[in-house]
Amino acid sequence: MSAPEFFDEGDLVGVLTTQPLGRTLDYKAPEGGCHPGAFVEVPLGPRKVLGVVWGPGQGDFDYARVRSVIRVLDVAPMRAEMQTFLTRAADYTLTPLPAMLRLATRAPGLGDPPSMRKIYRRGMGTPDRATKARTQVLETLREYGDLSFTLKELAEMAGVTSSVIKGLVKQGVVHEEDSPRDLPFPRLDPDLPGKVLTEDQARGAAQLADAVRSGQYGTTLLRGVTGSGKTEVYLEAVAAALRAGRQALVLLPEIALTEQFLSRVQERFGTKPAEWHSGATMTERRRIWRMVGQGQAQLVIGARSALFLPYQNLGLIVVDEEHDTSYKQEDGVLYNARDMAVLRAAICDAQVVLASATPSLESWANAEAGKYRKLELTSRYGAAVMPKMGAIDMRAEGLPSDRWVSATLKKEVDQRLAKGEQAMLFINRRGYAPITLCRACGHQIGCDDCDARMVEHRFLKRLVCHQCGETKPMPTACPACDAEDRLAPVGPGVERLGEEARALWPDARIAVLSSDMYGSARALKAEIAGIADGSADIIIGTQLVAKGHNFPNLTLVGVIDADLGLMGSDLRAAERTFQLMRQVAGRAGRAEAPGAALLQTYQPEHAVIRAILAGDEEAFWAAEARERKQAGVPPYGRMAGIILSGPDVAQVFDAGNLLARQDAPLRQIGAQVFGPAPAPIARVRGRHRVRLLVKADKLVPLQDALARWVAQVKLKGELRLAVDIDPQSFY
DNA sequence: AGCACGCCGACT
DNA sequence: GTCGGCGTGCTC
Repeated sequence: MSAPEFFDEGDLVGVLTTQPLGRTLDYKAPEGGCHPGAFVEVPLGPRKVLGVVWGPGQGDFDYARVRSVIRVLDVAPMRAEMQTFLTRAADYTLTPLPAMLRLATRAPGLGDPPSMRKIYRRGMGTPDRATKARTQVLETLREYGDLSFTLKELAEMAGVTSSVIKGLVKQGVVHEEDSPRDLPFPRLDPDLPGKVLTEDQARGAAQLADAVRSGQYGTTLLRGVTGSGKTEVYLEAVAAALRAGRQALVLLPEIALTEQFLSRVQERFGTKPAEWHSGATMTERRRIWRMVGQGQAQLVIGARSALFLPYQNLGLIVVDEEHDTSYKQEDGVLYNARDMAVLRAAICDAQVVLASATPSLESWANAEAGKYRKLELTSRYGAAVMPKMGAIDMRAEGLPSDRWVSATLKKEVDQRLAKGEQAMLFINRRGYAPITLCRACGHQIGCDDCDARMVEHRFLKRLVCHQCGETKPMPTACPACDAEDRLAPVGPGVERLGEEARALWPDARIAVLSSDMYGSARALKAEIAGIADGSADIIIGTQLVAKGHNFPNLTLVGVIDADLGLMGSDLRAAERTFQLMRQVAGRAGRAEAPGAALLQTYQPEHAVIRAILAGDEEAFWAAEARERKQAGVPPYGRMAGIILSGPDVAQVFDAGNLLARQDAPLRQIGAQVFGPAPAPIARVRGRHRVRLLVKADKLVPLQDALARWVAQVKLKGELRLAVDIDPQSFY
């Protein structure tokens, strides 16, 4: 039985709202009828809520009590493929469908009529008196041909007041008309001459373009070291999608910091794409949502939630830096944007490009298994090559405990400074010092609401909890023993490293880059651009600097603590350290000057450190893969995390234990439960958290079993349960 | 999610 | 007696 094409007035329709109801509710189609997928406003109790006509009504509700859809909103109906996507994504992540729908309707003013504004263009005839001001207005209009302006724009450009224009309007010489405020995005031109590609890049670009032209689903893992031209290559896939009349989406992990990226797009296609990110204004969001839905935005560059925009004809999704952990985060819904991109593409016959210098083990394994096509870029631009890698054995350096730059590293930096080149010191820790210790009683200052230490930020003159963001002023006395002036910073942070650097190189210009030190993304962007232009000699940065910024004059990267992250029992720690180190090292020597990367380490013989130094990625991945296979964990087995949280520890643990005991649904599929154990951060914002881990074979119906399993317990009061499919960290 | 209904503790 | 705590249930 196929779905009807149209519902006439009075027909029963099933409407899915964004309210957490767990099912659709029946309504009568409104006057004039509606299409399936229509965005509608429906009455729900005393309120009016947003919903989508999901299908025919179920007819199991007293017909006399069925209410009518209030109105159909003036936006394109949701396509069947979007409904399928949301349904399958909900099933996969075990998220209620209404929460999924909320992700897809995150635009303001969906219910508003398209808002209008007055625009001005050249009308007929000439003015009765050609004053200087009037001539300037007409001159401006002639200069820009058939472009139109708002009143303010035109007045400004002509250098006259708005009353001059009003006067011309009265005479019909300037034409005033209403135009929708949400304008289509300018057309992108895929046929502009792009950058000249190397042979290697051209071959990759052609392969991706072929795949896009096939009009079928497929995923390609595009591997290439920093500077190998990944972006140029996948922009050719974007061009192919545009030529085929389809839309394209490029997902980036740090959308706020992509001025460089946007200008590359502009260079290639002549104009900027739609930019979807958390910092976008309400007006921008509304425009993008509507224009994407009308097919009037051909290319969207966005953060992960851009996956849920209402594309009409999506032909390509690029996931840049696909290994980046920020693709998997709580966003109301726990989902991994990389996996959802593949799901969405499979439903709408689009191509996926997963781009990375250091792919996730999952993607690497999928490529090895033949599920993804593999595409490798090897050569770097021009004379630049991968940096020379070396380790500094910190056991031999004999550094005092409050200093972090070894003599060996200092000498190397000195050499770069002497040559007028830039050096970078990388440390993956924000703030001044990670620990504040009382020398009198040994107390470490922690967060009141979380089981986490508070980190001193001298820049902010406060202690900050990196878990919940809570801050408090730096105390002078120990909160535990009241001893005055005995609190001491322990360990390095990026700010403290900056202090050490200023002492070591008093004459150098030093820039400290950490996300919390700039008021806005714009200020940070400006600083990064300035540094690229040579406004600093030494760059000191956190993770932030590893993400795709190009510093052409940078020839040395010193990693202060390469061991950080190797410790702990997190299976992915090795993978993440490997990726981060490779990426940071990739910063060095992108232009003509050859680069070097030096890793300060206390365990130079560690397998991960050795793999990084040898640049032997295949060996690293193969070794990691072997270990994971042995342990039966992702990507060779499946895992899920269950996080229970609540204000009362005992209650949370009781619920966890109860759940662990009632594991029959899991045993049926041969899955095991571990825990409950305190979650990686046992307390966040005053809520205690307990985690259970479920491990299963790759091919079992895990979601179905999990759903039946957690449905067994009813959660009392403040208790909450969240399911995390494919958790990022597990042990 | 909201909002109403409903059933037990400290106040006029 | 009754004001109000928030547990439970409903919304087409």
